Amino acid sequence: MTTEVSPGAAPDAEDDGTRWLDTGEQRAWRAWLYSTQLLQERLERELMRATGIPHAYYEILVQLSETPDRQMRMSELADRCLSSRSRLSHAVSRLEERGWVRRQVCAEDGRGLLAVLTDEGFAALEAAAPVHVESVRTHLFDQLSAEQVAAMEDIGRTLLRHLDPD
Amino acid sequence: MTTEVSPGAAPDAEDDGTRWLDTGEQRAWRAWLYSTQLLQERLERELMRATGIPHAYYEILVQLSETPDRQMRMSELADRCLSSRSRLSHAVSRLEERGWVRRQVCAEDGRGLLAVLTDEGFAALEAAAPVHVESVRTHLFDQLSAEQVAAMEDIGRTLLRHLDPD
DNA sequence: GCGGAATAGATGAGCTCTCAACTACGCTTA
DNA sequence: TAAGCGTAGTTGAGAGCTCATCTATTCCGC
Repeated sequence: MTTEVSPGAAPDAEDDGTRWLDTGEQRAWRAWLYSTQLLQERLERELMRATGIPHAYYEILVQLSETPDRQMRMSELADRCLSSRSRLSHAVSRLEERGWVRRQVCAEDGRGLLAVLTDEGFAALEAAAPVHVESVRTHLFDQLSAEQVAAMEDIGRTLLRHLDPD
Repeated sequence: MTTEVSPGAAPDAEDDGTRWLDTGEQRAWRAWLYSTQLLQERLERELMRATGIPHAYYEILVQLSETPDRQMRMSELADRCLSSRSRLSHAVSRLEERGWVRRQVCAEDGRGLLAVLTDEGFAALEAAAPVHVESVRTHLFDQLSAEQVAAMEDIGRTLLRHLDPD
């Protein structure tokens, strides 16, 4: 009867200025919240168990691999990974320990560093990619119709324009 | 040119049995991945900064508040929060320290415990709810058309049937 | 050139989550 | 009623993330 977001017996009636969610909105919100949460956890766990690579680290390797010379400035890498500078810095330290990435001083900017994907790192990515793609296909694309996939992209793009206007 | 999931120059051509994503699927996947990631982080940060409550803890309070007597078995609470037993156990310990939840032995089952929402916990939820609802509305519902909301619910339900068949 | 603001990145503490044990109780069967 | 198994929940170690802080370098205006 009550809702995720409005505790109490009939709080929607209280005119406190809050734009509460109506029943339909709540259904939609919960479906979205739970499905994204479960999907992300599922993908994370499958990738982790099969390869020992957390998805956030996988994303770093992917971004570096897509660059012509497999290297990128730390701050640009952070942006592309939707990561904070701090998070990326910690993550690259771990990846360095694995021998998959190394830091290289940047010629143009004395403050800057380049994250460079090593051959070992590329090999690790090559080994992990099929596992992850299969997970995405199994749990996402195999479940949705073409129309649903199109709608998903449309919704995602719409939200991105608001959340990350570049 | 290359993709998130298939490293290298033209790996899709390699017939290694992997059902790689085509360009359109990749666009859709990235839009979904990035938008969900950004939205979740945004909601988490806004709730955390305004109230000091992580979203996972908020969800626990919500589930307890929606129950008639504001209490629930630990394991059922874990299921409803899409949480592992371990995660819930740790979280409830923290919530106990805040005085928002207490554990009570279960009469019917000597192994079981009830998590009980205290008045302080309910008050904390009441204070937090408007903040969180406003975030959800601002960053989600205000951005989407009615058709997009309907599609979002449809996609979410479809994925849930697969990921969490209950 | 020089001083102050902005930028690049690192660092450490604190927190949450995961994973793998581990304890304790209930249920079933012989 | 005792053995064995499944279930409920906890615990601790290890890992990643956030936030605030810190250092080093560059940029900009005078």
